[in-house]
Amino acid sequence: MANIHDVARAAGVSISTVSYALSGKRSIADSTKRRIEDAVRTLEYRPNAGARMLKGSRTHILALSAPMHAGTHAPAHMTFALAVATAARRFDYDVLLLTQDEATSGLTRVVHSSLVDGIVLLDVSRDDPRTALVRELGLPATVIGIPRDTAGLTCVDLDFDGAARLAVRRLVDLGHRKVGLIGQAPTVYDRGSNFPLRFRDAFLAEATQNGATVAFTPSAEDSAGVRGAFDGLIADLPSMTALVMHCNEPVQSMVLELLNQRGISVPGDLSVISACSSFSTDHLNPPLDVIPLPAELSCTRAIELTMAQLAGHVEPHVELIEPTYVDLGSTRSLTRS
Amino acid sequence: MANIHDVARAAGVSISTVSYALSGKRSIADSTKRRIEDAVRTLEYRPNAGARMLKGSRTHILALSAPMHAGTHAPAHMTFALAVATAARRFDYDVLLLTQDEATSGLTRVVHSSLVDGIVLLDVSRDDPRTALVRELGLPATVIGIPRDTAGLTCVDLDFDGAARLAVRRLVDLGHRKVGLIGQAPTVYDRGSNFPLRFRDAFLAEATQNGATVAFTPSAEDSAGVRGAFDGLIADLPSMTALVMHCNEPVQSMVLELLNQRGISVPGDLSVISACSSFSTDHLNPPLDVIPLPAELSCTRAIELTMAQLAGHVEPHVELIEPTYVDLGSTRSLTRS
DNA sequence: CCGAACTATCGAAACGTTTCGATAGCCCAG
DNA sequence: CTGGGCTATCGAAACGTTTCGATAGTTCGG
Repeated sequence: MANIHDVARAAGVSISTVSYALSGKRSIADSTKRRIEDAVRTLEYRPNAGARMLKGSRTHILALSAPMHAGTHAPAHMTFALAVATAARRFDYDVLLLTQDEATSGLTRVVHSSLVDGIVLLDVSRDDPRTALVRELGLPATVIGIPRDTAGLTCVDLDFDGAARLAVRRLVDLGHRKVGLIGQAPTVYDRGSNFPLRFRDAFLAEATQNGATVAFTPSAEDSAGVRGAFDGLIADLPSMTALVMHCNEPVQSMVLELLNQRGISVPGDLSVISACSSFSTDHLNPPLDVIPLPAELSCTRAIELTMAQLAGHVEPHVELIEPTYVDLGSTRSLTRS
Repeated sequence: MANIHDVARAAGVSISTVSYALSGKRSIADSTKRRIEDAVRTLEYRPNAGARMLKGSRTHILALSAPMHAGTHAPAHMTFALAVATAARRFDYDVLLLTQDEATSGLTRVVHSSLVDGIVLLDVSRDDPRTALVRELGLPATVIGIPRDTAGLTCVDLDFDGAARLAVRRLVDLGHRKVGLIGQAPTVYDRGSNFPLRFRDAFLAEATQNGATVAFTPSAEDSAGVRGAFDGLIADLPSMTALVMHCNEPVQSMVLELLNQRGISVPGDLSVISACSSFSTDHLNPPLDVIPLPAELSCTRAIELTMAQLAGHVEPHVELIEPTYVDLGSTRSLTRS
């Protein structure tokens, strides 16, 4: 493997000239620069990562802390991890994967050994021990999700409160006053995972404020659980005319299957909205109106914010991504038929 | 952050002594070693990763090449990535995540910049461009999956052929002669993904050899696709008494749901086996006999093999993991009632 | 009781960068 | 024609390890 000396020799210059030509930190004559670039290409030179880490104070690696809990939805998780890695590459950064217990303890390790320049936290719960750790470590870091105490943290997430309000308002505007809400698995709420709670609470508040009645139920991810959840809603709110689903894909398709079996037509008998879904709803039957969970956007922004922290000084703050409503025809108006 | 000089000063020894005490490469007096270990603990010393990479020829990082194709099942993929990361940690290795296009091009990049000591390839297809790359790069590498040409490669995977034979023999032993096989999504076979093809072909061959008739169908991952697939099997083989599913979890639960709807009891009317499934089948209704896809085992072994390559010299070879049969009561004998 | 063999430790070189300070050559104002 | 201020380049130090070779000190067989 060629090193900077080889390049310097090939181009007939000193190594510092090569370094400056490549980094652009000092002006180098065009002709010289060209010769150097040629040599780099011919020799397939790549700066040695270790040396770069050691001398420059940048490692060009970010830690991605991605624990998996019981309720973690693997596809969504995967989507986020992928989006983070892709976004990081746009800034010439690689991603070190820290999972399970390493998601917490590994952070200290990689930071103390100066292996990473920054941290991205995935799937934070309300009181996540990693937030304290991140504050303590003092490295550029961005949290995807909103923990209870955001002091000193930079956080990005979809505005789940806004998404909940958007869903409620849409339905209220269409004349619905009895609305069901199917949420995540019960364990998810118990664990204090933050976004399901944020969504649910904002949903209930907004509904109350708009004179709508809501029946809420979590739902396990099997057909019995789904049936139970749905029956529960019907029992609570027999005159329900609209349903919002803030849950994983399997549950949503099982619910649609159930509706189909029972001859409940969408949106004829029931208006349905898929809220904060990380998957595309247009292959569902029927396709559902959706307020998408923009994984790419969140992750891209998270990386941008981490880079900004690395570069200048960005004060810690919370950034909420504005929710959007995609109408695919699964809701209908009750006022004018 | 404390460095080795600080530790040396605190312990009253030279830095080389510290280094030897920690690496164990030369004998150090017990009393000295203790003092050094104390200093390490007090100062929270961690060797600087960059320096270690630069001087030692080990980076303690592995590249995990994990592309996502259209047909990739995210939960399974996640399980493997996780298992790799966990296994790597047991050898004091971290994992650099290379996804999408970077899964290929990133390999060259990280190897040329000496950022990684070895490579693990996930989800290789029959003619995966990454295999050529790995051969060319000449770094320790392990492939999870079996490409068409394994020359010069170290590969690990479940013995899918053996798994197929195991499933067939189990059913044949129980007296079944008409067997349905539901496979992955059609696109998976078109792409040349290796294990679905291996399983299917071995299954058909073994059945023929045992005088059993097989109807095979791929299946898309939605309820219409599942229904269509199942109806296709019935049409091909009306007297089918057993069904093997080599497909993802959602399809398997949809099939069970369908059987339930149609009043087909398991195993009363139909014996069912879940083949090479990365998930637990005991929460399915009913729980299914399964030949598990041992993600942890494969990944652990892959890491062991990579480490072996790093250490001494392991000749490239293919290692197949023996399949096991877990009986959860979803098959029954036709011969003695 | 001499030196061989071993043990515990140290000093210094090397790994491949980045970056600071120096300098050689040039242009142009005074 | 002197020298101040550029531009383009170079040399050398520094980053924090690992590891080779050297050296005191100790043990022990003959």
